[in-house]
Amino acid sequence: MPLIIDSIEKHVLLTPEEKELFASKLEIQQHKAKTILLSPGEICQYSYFVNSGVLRSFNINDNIVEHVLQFACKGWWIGDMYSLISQKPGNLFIEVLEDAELVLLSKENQEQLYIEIPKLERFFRILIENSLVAHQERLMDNLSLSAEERFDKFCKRYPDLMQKIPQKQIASYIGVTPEFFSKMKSRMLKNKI
Amino acid sequence: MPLIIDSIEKHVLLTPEEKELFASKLEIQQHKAKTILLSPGEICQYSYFVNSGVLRSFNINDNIVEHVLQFACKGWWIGDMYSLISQKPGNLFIEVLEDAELVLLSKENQEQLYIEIPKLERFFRILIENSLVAHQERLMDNLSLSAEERFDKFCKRYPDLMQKIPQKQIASYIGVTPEFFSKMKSRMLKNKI
DNA sequence: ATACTTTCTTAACCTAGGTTAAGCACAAAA
DNA sequence: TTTTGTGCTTAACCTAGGTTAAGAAAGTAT
Repeated sequence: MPLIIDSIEKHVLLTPEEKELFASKLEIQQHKAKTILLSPGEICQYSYFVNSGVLRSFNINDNIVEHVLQFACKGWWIGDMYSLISQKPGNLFIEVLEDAELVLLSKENQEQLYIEIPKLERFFRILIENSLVAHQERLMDNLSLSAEERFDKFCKRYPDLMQKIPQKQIASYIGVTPEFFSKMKSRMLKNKI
Repeated sequence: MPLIIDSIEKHVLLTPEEKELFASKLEIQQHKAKTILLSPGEICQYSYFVNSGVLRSFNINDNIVEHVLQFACKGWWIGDMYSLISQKPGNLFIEVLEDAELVLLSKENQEQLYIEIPKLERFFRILIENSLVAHQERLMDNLSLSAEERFDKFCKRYPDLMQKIPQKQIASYIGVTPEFFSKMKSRMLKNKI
């Protein structure tokens, strides 16, 4: 599994033995689109690394409306962080949007690797730092930008996702209804011509 | 400085020598309310731990409106995470809201401590994990809850802050204007009587 | 005490985005 | 091939929250 190793070695270098030890703790799974890997109420046991395909995490509020927390494509990690670290029932769904090959790292193996290969604790610290910064930026964007501006940023940040996923998912990610998204999109097109 | 040590030892235990080494890397500062510790365009050099007082981080968008990213009271850390890890110019103000005593840990000292006391890298990993979870929850709340519901959650999560800071700051944190916040508050009062 | 600044409130009016509902265009089953 | 979904669009109407403006209240500095 070269992709996951490469992605780690962008931040910390591993010896061949460490790579082997690390690899021995991983599990690979193939999943079809529409598979639900995790549902609210369940305890998240794994960090999921995406070898191929696309996943999303989302929740559903009282009004039966979905809100996307995160998309994950090739090379990204996904999970229910709250449930994973607290080992309490989570609030998120994790769903496969496009047929996917995943690398699973269980909570226990991850904790053990922190001890056996401290460099991996550093790697995950850096990974989480970056994730935090991205979430902070998105939070501020939701407070201060219009739906149109958020959509523009989304297009720039995830240009490939536009093709891969239904646009109602993007609407949900930027925080508007599919109906409004459609209206907005056609308005933006008109204004650009 | 027992508070910062105690807060670390909730997650990892330090030997007396480690505590001393750690303490030797810290700097203590007193600051008056209204002091701006960091402005957009500057590179954030420190993680700030609050011994007493209250701080906030916020940005200002084109329309000259402020948005609060975070409050920090006694026992909390604050900084411009983006700028701190990238060492590029940041986007945030960090301001003292109530006279404060701060413990400063410089970026370089923090990096060095990760090497000298790996347990501290673990501590900060855990700290950042918790912060990420909190930001994820706030993001989802902003997508799915009404202003009134967000205010309720804020009151429960930060009951002490209500007394300490001007309510326009709370309005900014939950993502509404001070005028609307005032209207909403009196409406909520009426409905509860 | 007085003046000056900042915060809070209220009210009239406005708008970005939500809701409901209907029709259309696909794709997947059957 | 019909049916049954699932997603997209459009349009009429609605509402949470924003804007502008002005006065009251409460700090803060002189």
